[in-house]
Amino acid sequence: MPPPPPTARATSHLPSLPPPPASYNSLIRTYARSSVPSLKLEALRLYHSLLLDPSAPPPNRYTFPFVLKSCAFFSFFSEGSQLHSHVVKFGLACDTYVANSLVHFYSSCGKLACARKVFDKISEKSRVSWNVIIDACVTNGDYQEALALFREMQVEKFVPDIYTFQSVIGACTGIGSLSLGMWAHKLMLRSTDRELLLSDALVNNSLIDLYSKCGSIALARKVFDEMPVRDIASWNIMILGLAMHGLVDESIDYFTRMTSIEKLRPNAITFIAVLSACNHGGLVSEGKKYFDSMVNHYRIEPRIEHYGCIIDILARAGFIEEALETVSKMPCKPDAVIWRSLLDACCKKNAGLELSELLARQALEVKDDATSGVYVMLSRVYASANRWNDVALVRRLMSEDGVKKEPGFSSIELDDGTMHQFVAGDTCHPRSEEIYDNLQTIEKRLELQGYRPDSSQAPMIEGVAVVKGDSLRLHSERLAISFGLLTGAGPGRPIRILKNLRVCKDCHTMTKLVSQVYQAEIIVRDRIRFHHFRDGKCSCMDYW
DNA sequence: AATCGACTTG
Repeated sequence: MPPPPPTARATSHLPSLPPPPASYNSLIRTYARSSVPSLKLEALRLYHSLLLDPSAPPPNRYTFPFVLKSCAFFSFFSEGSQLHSHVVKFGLACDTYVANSLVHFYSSCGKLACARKVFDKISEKSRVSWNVIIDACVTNGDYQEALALFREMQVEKFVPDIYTFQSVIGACTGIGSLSLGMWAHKLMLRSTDRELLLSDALVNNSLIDLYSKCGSIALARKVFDEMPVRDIASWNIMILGLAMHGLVDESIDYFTRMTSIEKLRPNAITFIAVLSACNHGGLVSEGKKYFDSMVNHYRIEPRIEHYGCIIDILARAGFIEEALETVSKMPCKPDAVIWRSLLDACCKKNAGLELSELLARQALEVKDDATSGVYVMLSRVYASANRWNDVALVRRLMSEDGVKKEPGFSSIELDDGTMHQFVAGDTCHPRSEEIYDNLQTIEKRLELQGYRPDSSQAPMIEGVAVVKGDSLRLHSERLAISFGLLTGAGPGRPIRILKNLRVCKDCHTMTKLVSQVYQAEIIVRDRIRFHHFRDGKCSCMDYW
């Protein structure tokens, strides 16, 4: 008879046979370090048996880091908070290792404020203490704070290591600032640990991600070409980056190079990257081909994300029927993302009120944090059907349901490295008056070229409802473009704009014209991809 | 005796 698998053995005999008192810690450590989730869970069970076992020694400073690691992995907030009180009860709150673990635990649970509170109380901070709090800020989206803490860390004379730089680069990526990212890169080049830092795959991977997300795919490529050792993630990030920039053929070339020449085995993420390339390029049959090869050739079980990709490819290309068929055939329950992408496609295709309403209802049933997008899309459906009463109704529903509107913003980075952020209808900028005057001039010049604003696609501006007939000149990226032109953009000096939402159809048309009339290169990063505007054309080929 | 790890579709 074959021996039982290790997991089964571990769970079946452990509760009945308590370990010898002295080996609790080392067992907990082994389980917590394992990559197998069920064993990580076992670490927590063992901790409980330790508490109940009268012959066992009380938990000490070697116990908590590992139990907390398990809690962090599962984001078990209440269990971990209980552990925190045990830490205090056993008098270990001052231990740096234990405190660092608590900071990391709170950050994995999304409790940045708790993490910060613990961090601030650490009397003997170590490099790891700084690393975990900086990472906590980055994973929770507080990029500016991460950089502020990094500066403090340097003032305190701690030497940054690969973890520090990985987080710092991640913060620059989140802000979307190319010049900040280059500053971080330069810091590494000047560091005494230069060789060590620049040979690390993790650091290089975060640099590739940084450069491709900050608009410089050329620099991303350079890092990729020069790094000594590439792992699958390096390829994945590169494939995604190229796809995001609309360099679809090259993106697929990298996949081919990775699998055929380097003989690397693609993983589930690689296929998300390749499918995303197909999606940006509108390559429907290729997308199906890769999905099929993933399942049948590589034997990778498709996850809901993969279904999401293929459904989006189909729907965006106008094959809404086939997309719906895929939804009905997939083995897992569709999530809000899938319903939203179908609804989005219906909006663009004017696929009919009934279907759109049905999809919106489905999308709203699955609660997640992006419901405001559904309301915005639904109001667009009603607007294009000229059902303005229903547009108003949606707006009322939104406020009644207390839906948090995601405020749209556009930020622009100037050559001097300063970032200027605008929201719709913003008048806060010191040069606001000039910006609005210039915008009027721009619109007049464009109208001479035959441009007519088209508000049909946007009954709401970046989460704010507008009255029909209102000018769309308030869209935040228009303010950014106007400001960019004022600061002397021109040939060789592109305007770099970052948006948190997607570009609307009318703004897209307008930006193309601006790039032609003003001979300006405009690079816009929206929620999911880059648009490079030049000579009246966009790199997305109007497919986005 | 130890604490920090990522690339994801819309």
